[in-house]
Amino acid sequence: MTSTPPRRKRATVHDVAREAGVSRGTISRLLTGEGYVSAEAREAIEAAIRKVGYVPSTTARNLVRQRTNAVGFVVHEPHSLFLEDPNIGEILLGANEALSEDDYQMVCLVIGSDRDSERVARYLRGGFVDGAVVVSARAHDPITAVMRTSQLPVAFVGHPPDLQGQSWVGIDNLASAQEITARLLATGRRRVGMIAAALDRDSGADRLAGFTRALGDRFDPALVAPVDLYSYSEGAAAMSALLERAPDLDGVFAASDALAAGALDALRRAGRRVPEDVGLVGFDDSAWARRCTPQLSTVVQPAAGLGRAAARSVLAQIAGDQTEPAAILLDTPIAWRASA
Amino acid sequence: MTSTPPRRKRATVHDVAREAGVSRGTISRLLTGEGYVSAEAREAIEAAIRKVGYVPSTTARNLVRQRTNAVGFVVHEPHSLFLEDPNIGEILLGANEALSEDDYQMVCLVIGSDRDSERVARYLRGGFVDGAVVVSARAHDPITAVMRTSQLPVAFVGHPPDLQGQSWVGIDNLASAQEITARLLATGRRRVGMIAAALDRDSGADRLAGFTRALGDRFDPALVAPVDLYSYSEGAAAMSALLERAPDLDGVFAASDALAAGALDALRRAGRRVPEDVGLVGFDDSAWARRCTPQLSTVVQPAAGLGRAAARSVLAQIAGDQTEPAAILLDTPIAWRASA
DNA sequence: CCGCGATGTGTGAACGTGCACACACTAGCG
DNA sequence: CGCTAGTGTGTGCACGTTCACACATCGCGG
Repeated sequence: MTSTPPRRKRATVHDVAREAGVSRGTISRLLTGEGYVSAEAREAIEAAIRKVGYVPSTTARNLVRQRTNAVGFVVHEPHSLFLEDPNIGEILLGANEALSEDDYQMVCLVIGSDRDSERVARYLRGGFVDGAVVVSARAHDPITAVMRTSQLPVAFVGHPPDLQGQSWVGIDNLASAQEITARLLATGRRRVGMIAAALDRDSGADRLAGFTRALGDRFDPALVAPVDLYSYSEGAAAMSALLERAPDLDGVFAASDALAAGALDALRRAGRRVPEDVGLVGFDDSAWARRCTPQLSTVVQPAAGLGRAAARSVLAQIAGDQTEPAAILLDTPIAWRASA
Repeated sequence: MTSTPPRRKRATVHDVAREAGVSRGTISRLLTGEGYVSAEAREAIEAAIRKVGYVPSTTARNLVRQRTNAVGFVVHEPHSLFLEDPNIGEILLGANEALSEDDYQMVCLVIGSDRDSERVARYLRGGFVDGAVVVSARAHDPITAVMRTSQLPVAFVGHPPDLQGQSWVGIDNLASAQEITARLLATGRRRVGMIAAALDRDSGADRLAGFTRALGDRFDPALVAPVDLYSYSEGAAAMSALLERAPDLDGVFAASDALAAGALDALRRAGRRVPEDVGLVGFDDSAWARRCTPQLSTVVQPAAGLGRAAARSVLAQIAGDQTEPAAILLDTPIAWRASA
């Protein structure tokens, strides 16, 4: 109905050229920092830019340069997990830091629904970004396929099972889960259970595998409580269920700190003391770990480091320095505190 | 040194035209859904698109259309607050939902440093987005000035003091702080303190003002502990300080749930029972509120609603439906639980 | 037979940049 | 004087779309 609003037209390089009495080329050379611009031309141009309020059009520049100096940060999360998982924020900040150093703009794209998924795919393939960091992709995620066919430089944080020839950054979930379980056993616990989550992702499945391997003969499948999300409430519910099945439980490995915090609450409600009656260990070393009373013993996940490493990999691919897909594993120290 | 990597050139509309034996115009009409395309032309074009793997260039489209169908979501937060504040995640998802409904892409821009600030300003002014939602801007934030001079449709969540003629969405911090303080007093508390935060923003200052007004004659400035951030650890520290100054304290209003959670921990450590010895109320109704034991009585901040309202305002400005700057206040019910 | 609206198609001109190239001037050197 | 290298400047074209316009065909009524 209504015609386009009569917004003021923006100043272009032509306006500046007319105002400063030079040609477009000279302005372009000044702005792109190529040199070969006389002092007087420089001053005239700078004055003209201020006068007409000129700002270069990112869009036009992107079109002719065939690159945007922007990298996408794709978050694909169901509502609740995005809010509960403190790692994502850390990963994001780490990636932003690395991109910022190379003067790249990070654009964070959130996928909440299938509709979002399509739109984001269109954007990514439409030359909107020079590359992308993808976090928490699931098995058979449409985005994974899009990234493969589009040939866009990409690095995944974590690796969905259907990754082919694409770079990823992660931690050794299996080894670190095995290690912390072993340390829990070394405190003398005899009946140790696990709250496992997100078994459709590598992180979840590998943590369970590490737990199983550490227990060896002593592994009892009845002591594993699988849940969907790494959330506080699921942790509390799983812990209650576990206590009902095995009242003699004296140790628990929770697949994330949020789960452990929920479990801690359920244990307290059930009258169990931590660590006296039950030893509890978590995973991530997120804010949860220090916030709990007692503070959690946990595997330190270098979240910011993961973001940085993923971003650097994408930048290297863009620059052409990294041509082969790489898998990067970061170290995971263990923070041994009071909960076990 | 190295020349540009020999990346495969992307297919353009010309390639499709040649392949399908039609002209560019017909393809454009099909893709933009204008109609006036015969059935046979449509089929030929669709087949050709699949064959050559054509994806429209967002950049070129944006240039000629003078719009991007994207809205920026600008987060300006120091490291720690961004991670601690659960509201931002909710606001983001609410905004994304509203934008998604109108087929707009949300691009989230994170400002972590001054360098980021400049780069983001360049992007916003460079025609990269059609509008922006800005959260948690501070007093004299450079972004506020950029938004003013650039004439870009914008809506702030919360209102920094130097807002001029720009739309914003928020809650009545003063009235709701006054209301919950009054309810706390109605439970019979006589010595009520407050943990105040972020007094350089409207939210922080207004919550303190509401508290003061509710107390009237009984207000004692010694019972106010001001801190910088809405964080758990600052809440714990402030609570300890407050108890030292006034051991006879029997009620506390914390300016956020995160602060309240920290305060709760400090109270427990000091041997005070909640709510028996001390009544505690918070603000936000974030995940913290239900997670604490006992659960917090608090002011419900409609975070997702704020995001949605801000996004809708920006969309209305883009469409030209909203020409005057508007201030939108959302309702804040009170959730009365167990902590007071 | 002309005019008219509806449907379908092709063509040229933008959009606002960057880049390659041509050109002008100066200084230095044989 | 001519040749070269260095510096500074202007011009045409390309980037990949969309949009306005011109044009063609058809059916139909006056």
